[in-house]
Amino acid sequence: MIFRPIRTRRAFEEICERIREQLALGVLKPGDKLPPERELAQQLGVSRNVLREALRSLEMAGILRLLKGVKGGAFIREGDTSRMNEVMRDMLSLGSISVRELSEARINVIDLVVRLACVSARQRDFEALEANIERTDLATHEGRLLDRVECSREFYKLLAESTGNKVMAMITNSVTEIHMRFVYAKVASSGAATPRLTDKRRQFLSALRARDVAAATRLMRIHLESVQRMLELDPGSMSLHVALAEVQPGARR
Amino acid sequence: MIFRPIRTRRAFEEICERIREQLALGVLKPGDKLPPERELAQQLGVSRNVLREALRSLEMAGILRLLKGVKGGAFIREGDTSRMNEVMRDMLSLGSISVRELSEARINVIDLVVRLACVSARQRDFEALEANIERTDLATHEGRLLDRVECSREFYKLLAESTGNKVMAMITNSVTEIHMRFVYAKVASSGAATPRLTDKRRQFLSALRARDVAAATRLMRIHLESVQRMLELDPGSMSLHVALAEVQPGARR
DNA sequence: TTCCATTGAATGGGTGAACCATTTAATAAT
DNA sequence: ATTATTAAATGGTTCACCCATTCAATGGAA
Repeated sequence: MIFRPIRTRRAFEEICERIREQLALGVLKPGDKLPPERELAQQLGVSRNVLREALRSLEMAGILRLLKGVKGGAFIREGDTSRMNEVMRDMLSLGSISVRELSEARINVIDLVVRLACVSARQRDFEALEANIERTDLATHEGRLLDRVECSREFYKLLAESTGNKVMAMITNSVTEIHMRFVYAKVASSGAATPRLTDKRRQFLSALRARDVAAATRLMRIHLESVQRMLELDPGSMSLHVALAEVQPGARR
Repeated sequence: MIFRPIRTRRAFEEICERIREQLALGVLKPGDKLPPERELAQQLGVSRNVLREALRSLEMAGILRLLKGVKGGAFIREGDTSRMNEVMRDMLSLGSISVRELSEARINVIDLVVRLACVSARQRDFEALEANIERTDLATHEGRLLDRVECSREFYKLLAESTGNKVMAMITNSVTEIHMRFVYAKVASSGAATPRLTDKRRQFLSALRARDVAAATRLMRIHLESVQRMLELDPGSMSLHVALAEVQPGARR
Protein backbone atom coordinates (compact mmCIF):
# COMPACT_ATOMS: atom_id res chain seq x y z
CA MET A 1 0.00 0.00 0.00
CA ILE A 2 1.37 3.33 -1.02
CA PHE A 3 0.47 6.62 0.54
CA ARG A 4 1.27 9.64 -1.52
CA PRO A 5 2.43 12.39 0.79
CA ILE A 6 -0.30 14.90 1.35
CA ARG A 7 0.78 18.41 0.77
CA THR A 8 -0.89 20.90 3.01
CA ARG A 9 -3.41 22.82 0.98
CA ARG A 10 -2.33 26.37 1.21
CA ALA A 11 -4.65 29.24 0.54
CA PHE A 12 -2.75 30.61 -2.42
CA GLU A 13 -2.74 27.23 -4.16
CA GLU A 14 -6.46 27.00 -3.79
CA ILE A 15 -6.86 30.48 -5.23
CA CYS A 16 -4.60 29.78 -8.22
CA GLU A 17 -6.46 26.60 -8.91
CA ARG A 18 -9.83 28.25 -8.76
CA ILE A 19 -8.82 30.94 -11.17
CA ARG A 20 -7.31 28.38 -13.52
CA GLU A 21 -10.52 26.41 -13.20
CA GLN A 22 -12.59 29.41 -14.21
CA LEU A 23 -10.28 29.78 -17.17
CA ALA A 24 -10.60 26.15 -18.18
CA LEU A 25 -14.37 26.39 -17.86
CA GLY A 26 -14.37 29.41 -20.09
CA VAL A 27 -15.92 31.63 -17.43
CA LEU A 28 -12.82 33.78 -17.55
CA LYS A 29 -11.36 34.74 -20.91
CA PRO A 30 -8.48 36.90 -22.08
CA GLY A 31 -9.34 40.54 -21.57
CA ASP A 32 -11.50 39.90 -18.53
CA LYS A 33 -10.70 41.74 -15.34
CA LEU A 34 -10.74 40.29 -11.87
CA PRO A 35 -12.23 42.28 -9.01
CA PRO A 36 -9.91 44.66 -7.16
CA GLU A 37 -7.57 42.96 -4.75
CA ARG A 38 -9.28 44.23 -1.65
CA GLU A 39 -12.67 43.11 -2.85
CA LEU A 40 -11.55 39.72 -4.19
CA ALA A 41 -9.68 39.02 -0.99
CA GLN A 42 -12.83 39.62 0.97
CA GLN A 43 -14.90 37.46 -1.39
CA LEU A 44 -12.44 34.60 -1.01
CA GLY A 45 -12.16 35.15 2.71
CA VAL A 46 -8.40 35.55 2.72
CA SER A 47 -6.12 38.42 3.53
CA ARG A 48 -5.00 40.69 0.76
CA ASN A 49 -1.41 39.48 1.18
CA VAL A 50 -2.29 35.89 0.46
CA LEU A 51 -4.44 36.83 -2.48
CA ARG A 52 -1.51 38.79 -3.84
CA GLU A 53 0.76 35.77 -3.58
CA ALA A 54 -1.69 33.93 -5.80
CA LEU A 55 -2.02 36.79 -8.26
CA ARG A 56 1.74 37.11 -8.41
CA SER A 57 2.13 33.46 -9.23
CA LEU A 58 -0.45 33.70 -11.97
CA GLU A 59 1.24 36.79 -13.29
CA MET A 60 4.58 34.98 -13.44
CA ALA A 61 2.83 32.11 -15.17
CA GLY A 62 1.79 34.51 -17.89
CA ILE A 63 -1.91 34.25 -17.12
CA LEU A 64 -2.51 37.62 -15.51
CA ARG A 65 -1.32 41.09 -16.12
CA LEU A 66 -1.50 43.50 -13.23
CA LEU A 67 -1.93 47.18 -13.96
CA LYS A 68 -1.77 50.01 -11.51
CA GLY A 69 -3.97 53.04 -11.13
CA VAL A 70 -7.68 53.60 -11.38
CA LYS A 71 -8.86 51.54 -14.38
CA GLY A 72 -6.04 49.18 -13.43
CA GLY A 73 -6.49 45.71 -11.99
CA ALA A 74 -5.76 42.08 -12.75
CA PHE A 75 -6.52 41.25 -16.36
CA ILE A 76 -6.49 37.85 -18.04
CA ARG A 77 -3.76 38.00 -20.66
CA GLU A 78 -3.63 36.54 -24.10
CA GLY A 79 -1.56 33.39 -23.79
CA ASP A 80 2.15 33.98 -23.84
CA THR A 81 3.71 31.15 -25.79
CA SER A 82 7.18 32.22 -24.70
CA ARG A 83 6.45 30.79 -21.25
CA MET A 84 7.70 27.49 -22.57
CA ASN A 85 11.07 29.05 -23.25
CA GLU A 86 11.41 29.93 -19.60
CA VAL A 87 10.55 26.42 -18.55
CA MET A 88 13.23 25.08 -20.86
CA ARG A 89 15.72 27.57 -19.48
CA ASP A 90 14.85 26.67 -15.89
CA MET A 91 15.26 22.97 -16.62
CA LEU A 92 18.68 23.68 -18.04
CA SER A 93 19.65 25.85 -15.09
CA LEU A 94 18.53 23.15 -12.70
CA GLY A 95 20.48 20.52 -14.60
CA SER A 96 17.38 18.49 -15.43
CA ILE A 97 18.25 18.55 -19.08
CA SER A 98 21.62 18.85 -20.75
CA VAL A 99 22.85 21.06 -23.54
CA ARG A 100 23.52 17.94 -25.57
CA GLU A 101 19.94 16.76 -25.22
CA LEU A 102 18.67 20.19 -26.12
CA SER A 103 20.81 20.40 -29.24
CA GLU A 104 19.85 16.94 -30.35
CA ALA A 105 16.17 17.61 -29.76
CA ARG A 106 16.45 20.87 -31.63
CA ILE A 107 17.97 19.26 -34.70
CA ASN A 108 15.26 16.64 -34.77
CA VAL A 109 12.42 19.02 -34.06
CA ILE A 110 13.55 21.36 -36.79
CA ASP A 111 13.82 18.43 -39.15
CA LEU A 112 10.17 17.74 -38.41
CA VAL A 113 9.30 21.40 -38.78
CA VAL A 114 10.92 21.49 -42.20
CA ARG A 115 8.87 18.49 -43.30
CA LEU A 116 5.68 20.14 -42.12
CA ALA A 117 6.61 23.49 -43.59
CA CYS A 118 7.21 21.87 -46.96
CA VAL A 119 3.59 20.82 -46.92
CA SER A 120 1.95 23.78 -45.20
CA ALA A 121 3.97 26.90 -45.90
CA ARG A 122 2.15 29.55 -47.89
CA GLN A 123 3.21 32.36 -50.09
CA ARG A 124 3.36 34.91 -47.31
CA ASP A 125 5.54 32.56 -45.26
CA PHE A 126 8.00 32.37 -48.12
CA GLU A 127 7.93 36.11 -48.38
CA ALA A 128 8.57 36.57 -44.68
CA LEU A 129 11.53 34.20 -44.87
CA GLU A 130 12.79 35.99 -47.96
CA ALA A 131 12.60 39.33 -46.15
CA ASN A 132 14.42 37.81 -43.19
CA ILE A 133 17.22 36.64 -45.45
CA GLU A 134 17.45 40.16 -46.89
CA ARG A 135 17.87 41.57 -43.39
CA THR A 136 20.48 38.92 -42.63
CA ASP A 137 22.35 39.92 -45.78
CA LEU A 138 22.30 43.54 -44.73
CA ALA A 139 23.51 42.77 -41.22
CA THR A 140 26.27 40.60 -42.68
CA HIS A 141 27.54 43.28 -45.06
CA GLU A 142 27.43 45.91 -42.36
CA GLY A 143 29.28 43.67 -39.97
CA ARG A 144 26.51 43.66 -37.37
CA LEU A 145 27.23 40.14 -36.23
CA LEU A 146 24.98 40.08 -33.20
CA ASP A 147 22.08 41.42 -35.23
CA ARG A 148 22.75 38.55 -37.58
CA VAL A 149 22.26 36.12 -34.72
CA GLU A 150 19.00 37.87 -33.94
CA CYS A 151 18.02 37.37 -37.59
CA SER A 152 18.75 33.68 -37.24
CA ARG A 153 16.51 33.44 -34.25
CA GLU A 154 13.79 35.10 -36.24
CA PHE A 155 14.42 32.82 -39.22
CA TYR A 156 13.65 29.72 -37.19
CA LYS A 157 10.67 31.42 -35.67
CA LEU A 158 9.26 32.26 -39.09
CA LEU A 159 10.03 28.75 -40.29
CA ALA A 160 8.21 27.26 -37.31
CA GLU A 161 5.24 29.54 -37.88
CA SER A 162 5.09 28.49 -41.50
CA THR A 163 3.93 25.07 -40.33
CA GLY A 164 0.68 26.79 -39.46
CA ASN A 165 0.72 25.01 -36.10
CA LYS A 166 1.24 27.17 -33.03
CA VAL A 167 2.08 24.18 -30.86
CA MET A 168 4.91 23.22 -33.17
CA ALA A 169 5.99 26.85 -33.23
CA MET A 170 6.00 27.03 -29.45
CA ILE A 171 8.04 23.85 -29.13
CA THR A 172 10.49 24.95 -31.78
CA ASN A 173 10.97 28.35 -30.24
CA SER A 174 11.60 26.87 -26.83
CA VAL A 175 14.48 24.74 -28.10
CA THR A 176 15.79 27.45 -30.38
CA GLU A 177 15.78 30.29 -27.88
CA ILE A 178 18.34 28.70 -25.59
CA HIS A 179 20.43 27.48 -28.49
CA MET A 180 20.65 31.05 -29.76
CA ARG A 181 22.04 32.16 -26.43
CA PHE A 182 24.99 29.88 -27.00
CA VAL A 183 25.45 31.13 -30.53
CA TYR A 184 25.17 34.68 -29.27
CA ALA A 185 27.79 34.09 -26.59
CA LYS A 186 30.07 32.43 -29.13
CA VAL A 187 29.75 35.21 -31.69
CA ALA A 188 30.12 37.91 -29.06
CA SER A 189 33.31 36.36 -27.70
CA SER A 190 35.02 35.14 -30.87
CA GLY A 191 33.53 37.17 -33.68
CA ALA A 192 32.99 33.89 -35.50
CA ALA A 193 30.28 33.90 -38.14
CA THR A 194 28.86 31.16 -40.27
CA PRO A 195 30.30 31.63 -43.75
CA ARG A 196 27.89 31.92 -46.68
CA LEU A 197 24.95 31.85 -44.33
CA THR A 198 22.51 33.66 -46.58
CA ASP A 199 23.52 31.55 -49.56
CA LYS A 200 22.62 28.48 -47.58
CA ARG A 201 19.38 30.09 -46.48
CA ARG A 202 18.41 30.94 -50.04
CA GLN A 203 19.17 27.42 -51.20
CA PHE A 204 17.03 26.08 -48.42
CA LEU A 205 14.20 28.47 -49.17
CA SER A 206 14.26 27.37 -52.80
CA ALA A 207 13.87 23.76 -51.74
CA LEU A 208 11.05 24.78 -49.41
CA ARG A 209 9.30 26.70 -52.18
CA ALA A 210 9.64 23.68 -54.42
CA ARG A 211 8.17 21.68 -51.54
CA ASP A 212 11.11 19.33 -51.96
CA VAL A 213 11.13 17.65 -48.57
CA ALA A 214 14.26 15.61 -49.19
CA ALA A 215 16.35 18.56 -50.30
CA ALA A 216 15.02 20.93 -47.65
CA THR A 217 15.61 18.55 -44.76
CA ARG A 218 19.03 17.62 -46.08
CA LEU A 219 20.14 21.24 -46.42
CA MET A 220 18.80 22.14 -43.01
CA ARG A 221 20.38 19.18 -41.27
CA ILE A 222 23.76 19.87 -42.84
CA HIS A 223 23.58 23.47 -41.72
CA LEU A 224 22.47 22.70 -38.19
CA GLU A 225 25.19 20.13 -37.77
CA SER A 226 27.85 22.53 -39.03
CA VAL A 227 26.72 25.18 -36.54
CA GLN A 228 26.77 22.51 -33.87
CA ARG A 229 30.37 21.66 -34.72
CA MET A 230 31.32 25.33 -34.63
CA LEU A 231 29.92 25.66 -31.14
CA GLU A 232 31.55 22.49 -29.92
CA LEU A 233 34.99 23.56 -31.10
CA ASP A 234 35.17 25.87 -28.13
CA PRO A 235 33.77 24.24 -25.03
CA GLY A 236 34.50 27.41 -23.09
CA SER A 237 31.87 29.49 -24.81
CA MET A 238 29.54 26.53 -24.57
CA SER A 239 29.54 27.06 -20.85
CA LEU A 240 26.04 26.74 -19.60
CA HIS A 241 26.48 29.56 -17.16
CA VAL A 242 27.97 31.99 -19.63
CA ALA A 243 25.17 31.46 -22.10
CA LEU A 244 22.34 31.47 -19.62
CA ALA A 245 23.54 34.52 -17.76
CA GLU A 246 24.20 36.40 -20.98
CA VAL A 247 22.06 39.48 -21.38
CA GLN A 248 20.13 39.22 -24.59
CA PRO A 249 19.05 41.96 -26.95
CA GLY A 250 15.35 42.31 -26.49
CA ALA A 251 15.50 40.77 -23.05
CA ARG A 252 13.25 42.51 -20.61
CA ARG A 253 15.59 44.42 -18.38
CA MET B 1 11.82 55.41 -33.57
CA ILE B 2 10.23 52.83 -31.36
CA PHE B 3 10.03 52.98 -27.61
CA ARG B 4 9.30 49.73 -25.94
CA PRO B 5 7.08 50.37 -22.94
CA ILE B 6 9.05 50.25 -19.74
CA ARG B 7 7.55 48.07 -17.15
CA THR B 8 8.00 49.32 -13.64
CA ARG B 9 10.57 47.18 -11.95
CA ARG B 10 8.85 45.69 -9.00
CA ALA B 11 10.69 44.31 -6.05
CA PHE B 12 9.52 40.75 -6.45
CA GLU B 13 10.60 40.65 -10.10
CA GLU B 14 14.05 41.73 -9.12
CA ILE B 15 14.18 39.04 -6.46
CA CYS B 16 12.99 36.29 -8.80
CA GLU B 17 15.52 37.36 -11.36
CA ARG B 18 18.36 37.40 -8.90
CA ILE B 19 17.59 33.93 -7.69
CA ARG B 20 17.27 32.65 -11.26
CA GLU B 21 20.57 34.34 -12.00
CA GLN B 22 22.26 32.58 -9.12
CA LEU B 23 20.83 29.37 -10.51
CA ALA B 24 22.08 30.05 -14.01
CA LEU B 25 25.50 30.91 -12.65
CA GLY B 26 25.61 27.67 -10.76
CA VAL B 27 25.91 29.40 -7.40
CA LEU B 28 22.63 27.84 -6.38
CA LYS B 29 22.04 24.17 -7.12
CA PRO B 30 19.25 21.69 -6.42
CA GLY B 31 19.27 20.79 -2.76
CA ASP B 32 20.57 24.16 -1.64
CA LYS B 33 18.62 26.06 0.93
CA LEU B 34 17.90 29.77 0.93
CA PRO B 35 18.14 31.75 4.16
CA PRO B 36 14.99 31.95 6.29
CA GLU B 37 12.38 34.37 4.98
CA ARG B 38 12.89 36.92 7.74
CA GLU B 39 16.63 36.93 7.26
CA LEU B 40 16.58 36.97 3.45
CA ALA B 41 14.02 39.76 3.46
CA GLN B 42 16.34 41.83 5.61
CA GLN B 43 19.35 41.03 3.39
CA LEU B 44 17.42 42.11 0.31
CA GLY B 45 16.02 45.14 2.07
CA VAL B 46 12.40 44.29 1.38
CA SER B 47 9.49 43.36 3.56
CA ARG B 48 8.83 39.75 4.28
CA ASN B 49 5.56 39.88 2.34
CA VAL B 50 7.26 40.98 -0.85
CA LEU B 51 9.91 38.33 -0.47
CA ARG B 52 7.17 35.80 -0.02
CA GLU B 53 5.51 36.87 -3.27
CA ALA B 54 8.79 36.15 -5.02
CA LEU B 55 9.29 32.81 -3.30
CA ARG B 56 5.72 31.83 -4.11
CA SER B 57 6.24 32.58 -7.76
CA LEU B 58 9.40 30.53 -7.83
CA GLU B 59 7.62 27.73 -6.05
CA MET B 60 4.84 27.74 -8.64
CA ALA B 61 7.50 27.76 -11.34
CA GLY B 62 8.83 24.52 -9.89
CA ILE B 63 12.13 25.99 -8.82
CA LEU B 64 11.66 26.11 -5.07
CA ARG B 65 10.09 23.88 -2.53
CA LEU B 66 9.02 25.47 0.72
CA LEU B 67 8.99 23.36 3.84
CA LYS B 68 7.66 24.32 7.21
CA GLY B 69 9.08 23.80 10.63
CA VAL B 70 12.54 24.11 12.11
CA LYS B 71 14.90 22.60 9.52
CA GLY B 72 12.38 23.80 6.96
CA GLY B 73 13.00 26.62 4.52
CA ALA B 74 13.15 27.31 0.81
CA PHE B 75 15.03 24.58 -1.03
CA ILE B 76 16.07 24.50 -4.67
CA ARG B 77 14.20 21.63 -6.26
CA GLU B 78 15.29 19.14 -8.83
CA GLY B 79 13.80 20.36 -12.09
CA ASP B 80 10.21 19.39 -12.61
CA THR B 81 9.79 18.53 -16.27
CA SER B 82 6.02 18.44 -15.88
CA ARG B 83 6.00 22.23 -15.74
CA MET B 84 5.78 22.20 -19.50
CA ASN B 85 2.50 20.34 -19.28
CA GLU B 86 1.01 23.17 -17.28
CA VAL B 87 2.18 25.71 -19.82
CA MET B 88 0.54 23.72 -22.57
CA ARG B 89 -2.63 23.47 -20.55
CA ASP B 90 -2.65 27.19 -19.83
CA MET B 91 -2.16 28.01 -23.50
CA LEU B 92 -5.14 25.83 -24.33
CA SER B 93 -7.26 27.39 -21.60
CA LEU B 94 -6.38 30.83 -22.84
CA GLY B 95 -7.20 29.88 -26.40
CA SER B 96 -3.68 30.53 -27.66
CA ILE B 97 -3.51 27.09 -29.15
CA SER B 98 -6.30 24.87 -30.41
CA VAL B 99 -7.09 21.26 -29.75
CA ARG B 100 -6.59 20.61 -33.47
CA GLU B 101 -3.08 22.05 -33.39
CA LEU B 102 -2.26 20.07 -30.30
CA SER B 103 -3.47 16.81 -31.82
CA GLU B 104 -1.62 17.41 -35.04
CA ALA B 105 1.56 18.32 -33.21
CA ARG B 106 1.22 15.26 -31.04
CA ILE B 107 0.91 12.92 -33.98
CA ASN B 108 3.98 14.41 -35.60
CA VAL B 109 6.03 14.58 -32.44
CA ILE B 110 5.27 10.98 -31.62
CA ASP B 111 6.22 10.05 -35.15
CA LEU B 112 9.58 11.64 -34.49
CA VAL B 113 9.84 9.97 -31.12
CA VAL B 114 9.24 6.59 -32.70
CA ARG B 115 12.02 7.21 -35.21
CA LEU B 116 14.40 8.16 -32.42
CA ALA B 117 13.31 5.31 -30.21
CA CYS B 118 13.97 2.84 -33.02
CA VAL B 119 17.56 3.97 -32.92
CA SER B 120 18.10 4.59 -29.23
CA ALA B 121 15.82 2.31 -27.25
CA ARG B 122 17.60 -0.20 -25.08
CA GLN B 123 16.69 -3.53 -23.65
CA ARG B 124 15.33 -2.10 -20.41
CA ASP B 125 13.13 0.29 -22.40
CA PHE B 126 11.63 -2.64 -24.26
CA GLU B 127 11.08 -4.41 -20.98
CA ALA B 128 9.38 -1.40 -19.45
CA LEU B 129 7.08 -1.13 -22.46
CA GLU B 130 6.39 -4.85 -22.29
CA ALA B 131 5.48 -4.55 -18.62
CA ASN B 132 3.22 -1.63 -19.42
CA ILE B 133 1.42 -3.69 -22.06
CA GLU B 134 0.94 -6.45 -19.48
CA ARG B 135 -0.67 -3.98 -17.10
CA THR B 136 -2.84 -2.69 -19.91
CA ASP B 137 -3.95 -6.25 -20.66
CA LEU B 138 -4.84 -6.79 -17.04
CA ALA B 139 -6.79 -3.54 -16.82
CA THR B 140 -8.61 -4.46 -20.02
CA HIS B 141 -9.64 -7.89 -18.81
CA GLU B 142 -10.74 -6.55 -15.47
CA GLY B 143 -12.74 -3.84 -17.15
CA ARG B 144 -10.85 -1.01 -15.48
CA LEU B 145 -11.21 1.32 -18.43
CA LEU B 146 -9.90 4.45 -16.78
CA ASP B 147 -6.84 2.61 -15.52
CA ARG B 148 -6.31 1.56 -19.07
CA VAL B 149 -6.18 5.20 -20.11
CA GLU B 150 -3.64 5.77 -17.39
CA CYS B 151 -1.62 2.90 -18.84
CA SER B 152 -1.74 4.57 -22.22
CA ARG B 153 -0.42 7.77 -20.78
CA GLU B 154 2.41 5.81 -19.23
CA PHE B 155 3.04 3.97 -22.48
CA TYR B 156 3.79 7.18 -24.33
CA LYS B 157 5.86 8.39 -21.44
CA LEU B 158 7.99 5.25 -21.52
CA LEU B 159 8.22 5.47 -25.28
CA ALA B 160 9.40 9.08 -25.07
CA GLU B 161 11.94 8.18 -22.41
CA SER B 162 13.28 5.39 -24.59
CA THR B 163 14.67 8.05 -26.92
CA GLY B 164 17.20 8.71 -24.16
CA ASN B 165 16.55 12.42 -24.58
CA LYS B 166 14.82 14.20 -21.71
CA VAL B 167 13.97 17.21 -23.85
CA MET B 168 12.11 15.02 -26.31
CA ALA B 169 10.45 13.29 -23.38
CA MET B 170 9.36 16.59 -21.89
CA ILE B 171 7.92 17.81 -25.17
CA THR B 172 6.14 14.53 -25.81
CA ASN B 173 4.64 14.43 -22.36
CA SER B 174 3.39 17.97 -22.65
CA VAL B 175 1.40 17.18 -25.79
CA THR B 176 0.29 13.79 -24.55
CA GLU B 177 -0.89 14.86 -21.13
CA ILE B 178 -3.65 17.10 -22.43
CA HIS B 179 -4.61 14.64 -25.12
CA MET B 180 -5.12 12.00 -22.47
CA ARG B 181 -7.56 14.24 -20.67
CA PHE B 182 -9.75 14.14 -23.72
CA VAL B 183 -9.43 10.39 -23.98
CA TYR B 184 -10.19 10.12 -20.29
CA ALA B 185 -13.28 12.29 -20.59
CA LYS B 186 -14.43 10.27 -23.61
CA VAL B 187 -13.92 6.92 -21.94
CA ALA B 188 -15.49 8.09 -18.70
CA SER B 189 -18.59 9.36 -20.48
CA SER B 190 -19.12 6.73 -23.15
CA GLY B 191 -17.30 3.66 -21.92
CA ALA B 192 -15.70 3.45 -25.35
CA ALA B 193 -12.42 1.60 -25.52
CA THR B 194 -9.98 1.09 -28.33
CA PRO B 195 -10.46 -2.47 -29.53
CA ARG B 196 -7.45 -4.76 -29.67
CA LEU B 197 -5.30 -2.13 -28.05
CA THR B 198 -2.70 -4.43 -26.55
CA ASP B 199 -2.47 -6.41 -29.78
CA LYS B 200 -1.59 -3.21 -31.57
CA ARG B 201 0.87 -2.30 -28.85
CA ARG B 202 2.60 -5.66 -29.08
CA GLN B 203 2.84 -5.41 -32.84
CA PHE B 204 4.34 -1.99 -32.47
CA LEU B 205 6.78 -3.12 -29.82
CA SER B 206 7.95 -5.92 -32.11
CA ALA B 207 8.69 -3.41 -34.85
CA LEU B 208 10.50 -1.24 -32.33
CA ARG B 209 12.56 -4.17 -31.11
CA ALA B 210 13.43 -5.02 -34.69
CA ARG B 211 14.37 -1.34 -35.10
CA ASP B 212 12.13 -1.31 -38.13
CA VAL B 213 11.49 2.42 -38.45
CA ALA B 214 9.07 2.13 -41.35
CA ALA B 215 6.87 -0.46 -39.68
CA ALA B 216 6.97 1.19 -36.26
CA THR B 217 6.04 4.64 -37.52
CA ARG B 218 3.35 3.22 -39.76
CA LEU B 219 1.74 1.23 -36.96
CA MET B 220 1.89 4.15 -34.59
CA ARG B 221 0.46 6.63 -37.05
CA ILE B 222 -2.41 4.33 -37.91
CA HIS B 223 -3.20 3.89 -34.25
CA LEU B 224 -2.98 7.57 -33.39
CA GLU B 225 -5.20 8.50 -36.29
CA SER B 226 -7.79 5.91 -35.32
CA VAL B 227 -7.89 7.24 -31.77
CA GLN B 228 -8.20 10.70 -33.22
CA ARG B 229 -11.18 9.66 -35.26
CA MET B 230 -12.79 8.07 -32.23
CA LEU B 231 -12.49 11.30 -30.31
CA GLU B 232 -13.79 13.40 -33.16
CA LEU B 233 -16.90 11.26 -33.57
CA ASP B 234 -18.35 12.92 -30.52
CA PRO B 235 -17.60 16.64 -30.49
CA GLY B 236 -19.40 16.93 -27.16
CA SER B 237 -16.81 15.02 -25.22
CA MET B 238 -14.13 16.88 -27.14
CA SER B 239 -15.23 20.00 -25.32
CA LEU B 240 -12.22 21.87 -24.17
CA HIS B 241 -13.81 22.80 -20.92
CA VAL B 242 -14.98 19.34 -20.06
CA ALA B 243 -11.57 17.83 -20.62
CA LEU B 244 -9.57 20.54 -18.93
CA ALA B 245 -11.78 20.71 -15.90
CA GLU B 246 -11.92 16.94 -15.58
CA VAL B 247 -10.39 15.66 -12.39
CA GLN B 248 -7.59 13.28 -13.23
CA PRO B 249 -6.44 10.22 -11.36
CA GLY B 250 -3.11 11.13 -9.86
CA ALA B 251 -3.91 14.81 -10.06
CA ARG B 252 -2.78 16.70 -7.05
CA ARG B 253 -5.94 17.51 -5.19
C1' DT C 1 20.04 3.33 31.28
C1' DT C 2 16.36 3.52 28.02
C1' DC C 3 12.30 5.21 26.26
C1' DC C 4 8.67 8.18 25.71
C1' DA C 5 6.27 12.56 26.67
C1' DT C 6 6.87 17.49 27.08
C1' DT C 7 8.55 21.68 25.83
C1' DG C 8 10.57 25.32 23.21
C1' DA C 9 12.65 27.40 19.30
C1' DA C 10 12.82 27.93 14.29
C1' DT C 11 10.35 28.50 10.28
C1' DG C 12 6.73 28.94 6.94
C1' DG C 13 1.56 30.31 6.74
C1' DG C 14 -1.56 33.91 7.37
C1' DT C 15 -3.85 38.41 9.04
C1' DG C 16 -4.99 43.47 9.32
C1' DA C 17 -4.04 48.06 9.09
C1' DA C 18 -1.64 51.48 7.26
C1' DC C 19 0.84 54.21 3.86
C1' DC C 20 3.05 55.00 -0.83
C1' DA C 21 2.97 55.47 -6.06
C1' DT C 22 0.62 55.57 -10.25
C1' DT C 23 -3.08 56.34 -13.19
C1' DT C 24 -7.26 58.34 -14.69
C1' DA C 25 -11.25 61.16 -14.59
C1' DA C 26 -13.50 64.97 -12.77
C1' DT C 27 -13.03 69.67 -11.58
C1' DA C 28 -11.33 74.22 -11.37
C1' DA C 29 -8.65 77.96 -13.06
C1' DT C 30 -6.94 80.52 -16.88
C1' DA D 1 -11.38 75.93 -25.06
C1' DT D 2 -7.28 74.70 -22.81
C1' DT D 3 -4.54 73.63 -19.12
C1' DA D 4 -3.53 72.84 -14.35
C1' DT D 5 -5.31 70.85 -10.06
C1' DT D 6 -7.45 67.61 -7.33
C1' DA D 7 -9.48 63.39 -5.84
C1' DA D 8 -10.42 58.62 -6.09
C1' DA D 9 -9.24 53.91 -7.33
C1' DT D 10 -5.92 50.52 -7.53
C1' DG D 11 -1.73 47.98 -7.19
C1' DG D 12 2.98 48.17 -4.43
C1' DT D 13 5.01 47.88 0.01
C1' DT D 14 5.78 47.87 4.88
C1' DC D 15 5.05 46.64 9.68
C1' DA D 16 3.66 44.10 13.53
C1' DC D 17 1.66 40.33 15.01
C1' DC D 18 -0.18 35.62 15.61
C1' DC D 19 -0.86 30.62 14.16
C1' DA D 20 0.70 25.82 12.73
C1' DT D 21 4.17 22.63 11.96
C1' DT D 22 8.37 20.45 12.67
C1' DC D 23 12.26 18.85 15.08
C1' DA D 24 15.64 18.77 18.63
C1' DA D 25 16.54 19.21 23.37
C1' DT D 26 14.98 18.23 27.85
C1' DG D 27 13.33 15.66 31.50
C1' DG D 28 10.79 12.33 33.93
C1' DA D 29 9.21 7.42 34.36
C1' DA D 30 10.04 2.49 33.76
